[in-house]
Amino acid sequence: MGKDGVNLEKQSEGVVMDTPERKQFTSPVSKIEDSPVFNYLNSLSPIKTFKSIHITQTFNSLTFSSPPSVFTSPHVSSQRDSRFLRRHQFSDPSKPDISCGHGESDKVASTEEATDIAHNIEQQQNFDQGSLAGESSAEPLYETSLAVELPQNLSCECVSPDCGGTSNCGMEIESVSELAASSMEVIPHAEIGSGKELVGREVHLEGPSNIDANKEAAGCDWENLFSDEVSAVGPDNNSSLLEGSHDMQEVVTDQDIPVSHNQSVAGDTSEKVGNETASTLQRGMRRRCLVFEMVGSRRKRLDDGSSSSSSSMPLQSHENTASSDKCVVPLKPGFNIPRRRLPGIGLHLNTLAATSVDHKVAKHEALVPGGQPISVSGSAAYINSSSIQQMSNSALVVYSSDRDICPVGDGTPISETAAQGIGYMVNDGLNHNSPKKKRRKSDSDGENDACKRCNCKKSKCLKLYCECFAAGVYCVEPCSCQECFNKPIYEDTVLATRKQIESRNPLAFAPKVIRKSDSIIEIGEESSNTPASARHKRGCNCKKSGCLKKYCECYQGGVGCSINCRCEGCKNAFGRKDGTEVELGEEEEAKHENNAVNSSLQIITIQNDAEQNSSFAIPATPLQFGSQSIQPFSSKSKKPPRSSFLSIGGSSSAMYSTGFGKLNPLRSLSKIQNDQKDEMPEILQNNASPNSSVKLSSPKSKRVSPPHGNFGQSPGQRSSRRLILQSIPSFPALTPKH
DNA sequence: GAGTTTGAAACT
DNA sequence: CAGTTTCAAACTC
Repeated sequence: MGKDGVNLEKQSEGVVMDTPERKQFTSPVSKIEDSPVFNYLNSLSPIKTFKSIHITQTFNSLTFSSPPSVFTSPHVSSQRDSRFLRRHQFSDPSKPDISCGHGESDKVASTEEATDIAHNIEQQQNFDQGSLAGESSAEPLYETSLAVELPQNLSCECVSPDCGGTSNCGMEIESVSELAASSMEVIPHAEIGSGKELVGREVHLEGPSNIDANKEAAGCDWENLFSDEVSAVGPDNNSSLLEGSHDMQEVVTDQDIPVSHNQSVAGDTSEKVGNETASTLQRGMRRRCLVFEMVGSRRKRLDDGSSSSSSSMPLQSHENTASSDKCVVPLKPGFNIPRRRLPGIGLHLNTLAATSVDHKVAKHEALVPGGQPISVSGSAAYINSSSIQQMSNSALVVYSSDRDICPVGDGTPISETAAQGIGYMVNDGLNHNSPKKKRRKSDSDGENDACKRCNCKKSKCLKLYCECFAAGVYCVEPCSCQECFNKPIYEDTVLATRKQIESRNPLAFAPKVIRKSDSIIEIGEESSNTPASARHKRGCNCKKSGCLKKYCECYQGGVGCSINCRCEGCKNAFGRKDGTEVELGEEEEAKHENNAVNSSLQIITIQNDAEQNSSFAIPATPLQFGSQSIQPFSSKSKKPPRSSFLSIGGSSSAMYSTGFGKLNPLRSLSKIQNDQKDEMPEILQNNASPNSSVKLSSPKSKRVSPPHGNFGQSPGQRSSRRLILQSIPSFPALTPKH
């Protein structure tokens, strides 16, 4: 396994390293083999040319002129991989699980899928191209998003209970690698034109993913998990590798299928058709996995118990659900989606509301055909498969778009598809759900919130008063806002406003709730108990609500109050400021859990645990994950690490920053790693405020500064944990304009 | 659905 | 930094 992985990595690296060479790769296989690079790779890898050849082929097809950034590539690849995985998995259904049958079964499946997908393909292609094109402009964004996802997936897998064990993890990982492999193969054909970078990226991803996969995969059964393509991924196992490579070639030949997958992926937004849905679902699944991972831990309860975590969503019933489930556990033979959540990763749910909503929404919406709920950020994670897909896509887009977008136009294009898909589409769905109410959240139960809807009248939706804006998402139809400027059309204005706000408070868009890693949690802190040991980044200032109502951000976020809180008479059921825990009745608990769950969505945690994250990405991917490990809170850090958040959630710091700031999540991660200091800075740094580091604390930051911060400050504790604040990229923005 | 309460965000 | 105002969500009726 490891060998293979190594080989792949090396190869991939080589590819990445040498852009020019890539082109060479693109050239016929024979050339590739001959190429110095190839030789070099071969020398490095224990594996023999045979595989490399395959790989190279894939690369060839995939490779493009554009040299993807390292980080990006991984992301991209991841995404695609996921897609592929899904698809394959999905295909699986058509086929029953794929066992080992590699080439043949694959082919068959591919053919079938191809037929199914065929009609979709056009759309997808268009979609992909569009997205790609947009990406090209905004590529960074896209990449970032990808990066995020991947890491999540990776990390999630291990963590999530859903995974059920190693097998799952292995599954996902494998799937990832496979995906990468498959994606590579597939992509080239379909997307070649548009996404050169993608190819390269994918390759990268594969490398890392493969590695991890290899490690973990060893334990897992490839057969179950993967489709033929997976086998192709094979790098893990030597035998598998050989076969895999073989498969790869076949796949390549079959390009159609793979392509279809890709396309299908692209078409997520549009996709709703059964066939497509399936494909999309698969894709969505993966992304979801990525996205949702965050949520995971808590959700368990909510969802099913078993899969719940994995699903993060409530959505079980739907396709989505299925998908989600799949992610967790291969529900159907076909669906093997290995989803995994990374514990730490979540997207972000910046906005609490979103989270809660999403969460519920997902359920409801799942029902809804559209499944749109979702605000870009966190919500996406939950949403239906379809929605999820969209979401995921959108999310990706969004993030990337945000940052990348900044440039605006760029983002848009991408976003358009994505955005539309996500934001708008979602919105539509939302609309269906609740056309207008002011209280989206109120639903408390409500749940519709997948997306957030605001009711702003005076803020023009350009202030943090606006939940949509605060969450980094555009307002959608369901919103009852007046004079809304938080629309794609006003992207520039939105971005400018964001920057202003961020300049004041770098963490403004960061997720409000930050979750510590479980392990660490600890304790010491005030309310260690709080669900997930998450804390509100700034703490609340409640005086009359006793921190028992949603007026309290801590409560709303499902987290306990912390030292940072200035609340009076704190009775937060999730954890009092003083550290005392409150015991709730079952009912209350249920409520709280729900809340927590919702909030959890928002919360993003990164676990240091190398395990979870580590496995993956770490290595290569710059992604946050890497960063994950990073931040230990330093007691110093003025503020508790905030989340940076997430694009899907909007506010996340890091992520978020990436999104808006155009910062790459990766960067942020890297920075974080470097700095380790605080999560916040990262985001901030990235984005907006260079000063950023600065102010982790809120502008006013009364609360922030406390060294200990929520998370644990105790020195000892900290060390173990690292929080990561992922920001949600807020504005997906940049999405399409209406 | 209207009105009130609440606390964050914004402003001074 | 503190105090005040503005704002919109959360909540109540």
